[in-house]
This record gives sequence, structure tokens and C-alpha cells, in this order.
Amino acid sequence: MTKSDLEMKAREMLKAAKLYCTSGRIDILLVLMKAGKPLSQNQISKRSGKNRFDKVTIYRTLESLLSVGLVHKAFMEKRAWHFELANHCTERQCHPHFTCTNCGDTYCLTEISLPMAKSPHKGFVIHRQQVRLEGLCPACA
Amino acid sequence: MTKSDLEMKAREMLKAAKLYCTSGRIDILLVLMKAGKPLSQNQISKRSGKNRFDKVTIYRTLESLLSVGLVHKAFMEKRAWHFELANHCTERQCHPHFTCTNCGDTYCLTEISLPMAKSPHKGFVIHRQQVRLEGLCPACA
DNA sequence: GTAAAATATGCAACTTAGTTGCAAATATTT
DNA sequence: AAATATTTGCAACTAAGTTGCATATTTTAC
Ligand SMILES: [Mn+2]
Ligand SMILES: [Mn+2]
Ligand SMILES: [Zn+2]
Ligand SMILES: [Zn+2]
Repeated sequence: MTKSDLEMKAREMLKAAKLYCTSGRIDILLVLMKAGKPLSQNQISKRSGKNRFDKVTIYRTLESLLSVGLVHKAFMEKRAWHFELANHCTERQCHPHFTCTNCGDTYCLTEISLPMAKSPHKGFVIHRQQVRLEGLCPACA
Repeated sequence: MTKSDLEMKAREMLKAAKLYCTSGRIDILLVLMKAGKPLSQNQISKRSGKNRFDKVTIYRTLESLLSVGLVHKAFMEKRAWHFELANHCTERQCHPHFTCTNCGDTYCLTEISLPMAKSPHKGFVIHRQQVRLEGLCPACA
């Protein structure tokens, strides 16, 4: 897929979601598509190349992408929020994220999925489940 | 269990972990025991009654409890870290936490446990798994 | 019990993540 | 091209968490 193919895809995603098609949104979508793993505001900023958006803009952009479901917050034990494209995800369950306790890298384990937890009787209604794994990555094991 | 029973227990936990038995640690352990759910530094501070510890002390106390495994960080989609006693937990998996998307309350689902995820071939070694659930609590369903 | 050694605590100052209001800029609709 | 709707940057702010250092408390050794 060429660079402009990706950009076309980003535009289509925004259009389908009825969001204004701005350079900030396109740029951030491209960064997330290329990254293929959850990124923080800071990481997104660094990867935005020549277009440097204000951090407020990045947060507000992510918020708008979140609100239409194009992006998810990933469940990670880090200080900063991490965002990723909401693909590979069902309505009820995102793929697990694995973080290496040695090198700190995080991987999306899109091949794995756990059965949904069963509600513990007393009337909890479970809508969504997120799983976080930690251990050693191939390089550190 | 009377108040002093709990305090005795806290002292024993600290002794067994070879940590100095200070009023701060005892106090924070008591708060966590009584709470029975993950609390932030701020919440712990408010619940500490007449003994008000500096927030730096609370963080450092939690760090020491973490380092000997008496306390865990719970995996929550909130801005602040949340800590809880590390009981009801196996080495490999803590109980799932459920957060109500309506009222925001969090519950420890100690009755539930999911099977451990299987490593996706390529050499990941999984040590620990955490599960977060969201949906509606009995009061909000 | 007392002194020495080891560790915890408070305070002030700092860093980093995320938010808010408002005026200027850009995107869409007409 | 103008009118309208929405986004963006900037500056100033809040909240969470950290660091250094002097003082206080806990433990150990005698
Ligand atoms: Mn992912
Ligand atoms: Mn819990
Ligand atoms: Zn690693
Ligand atoms: Zn609720």
C-alpha cells in the first residue's frame, strides 16, 4: 500500500465517521496505522514528521477519533494513555496487549483471544473485556 | 475482627516481609484491608483519618509494599494509579476488575477467573495476566 | 535501656500528563 | 465566494507523581 493509498484510507474513515477531514486527523491516523501498536500523545507527536501539532490538538484529535470508535485506549500499566486504531477488535473484546518486563516493549497479540468472562450472578452486565499480559518477549526470553 | 486484630495482622505482614513496622505502613495497610477495592493515593489519604501522611510518603509506602508483593497495582482506566492488597491473587493472575460505565464504581470480581492466555508461538513467555471488565453494575443495569 | 546504624518521613521544588478558554485558522455547505 | 461549522494554537492551569535533603522514627547491637 503506497503512502497515498493509506492517506485515502484515512480520508475515507473520517468521511464515514462524519468528521471534518483535517490534516491533523489524517496525520494522526497515518501515524497510528503505521505504528500498529498503542502510542502515547508524546510518541505520536514525535512520529508526526514535519507536521508538528500542538499537544492539545493531538489530545482533542484523539478524543474525536475515540468518540466515533476509530480509535481505542489500550489498557497499559504506563503513566500515559496509549491509543491505537480500533481494528482487530470485536465490539466486546480488544486483542490482548503484552508488555515485556525486561525491555518494556509492548506487542499487540492479535492472534489470541480469551473467552469472555461470565457475569458473577448478581446482575453485573459485562459489555467489554480487556486483557493485559506481561512476561518476556522473544528477544528477552 | 476487631480493630486491633487487623492491626496485628498488618504488623505480621510487615514483619514477614522484613519491612520496618511504621505507623504509615500500618495505617495504609489498614485502609486497604478495609476498602477491599483498589484505591488511589488521594483516596488513601482521605481515608487515613487523623493520621495524615504526606503524599510523597504514601507513594513511597506503596512502593515498598509493592516491592515485597503485599500490594498490587490494579489495572484501571483511570488517570491515577490504584492500589490494593495482593490477596485473592495467584502468582499468575489477579482477579478481574469491573468498572461500571454509568456510575464509575469499580468492583473486585474475586469469584471469576479466566484461563491463562496461551503464548502465541514465537517465544513470548507469559508470566502474568490481568483482566478488566466494563459494563453496568447491579444498581445501574 | 541506650547508642549506633538503618530506614522512613515531611517539605519544598520539580516534572509530566492532561485540561480549559478564547481568538485565529481551516473545512464544509450554500 | 460568503456564511457557517468546526478545528487549531497558545497561554495558563490542574492533577499525578518524583527527587533531594534534612529530620524523625524504627531496629539492632551492646
Ligand atoms: Mn493493540
Ligand atoms: Mn481487586
Ligand atoms: Zn523484551
Ligand atoms: Zn453503576
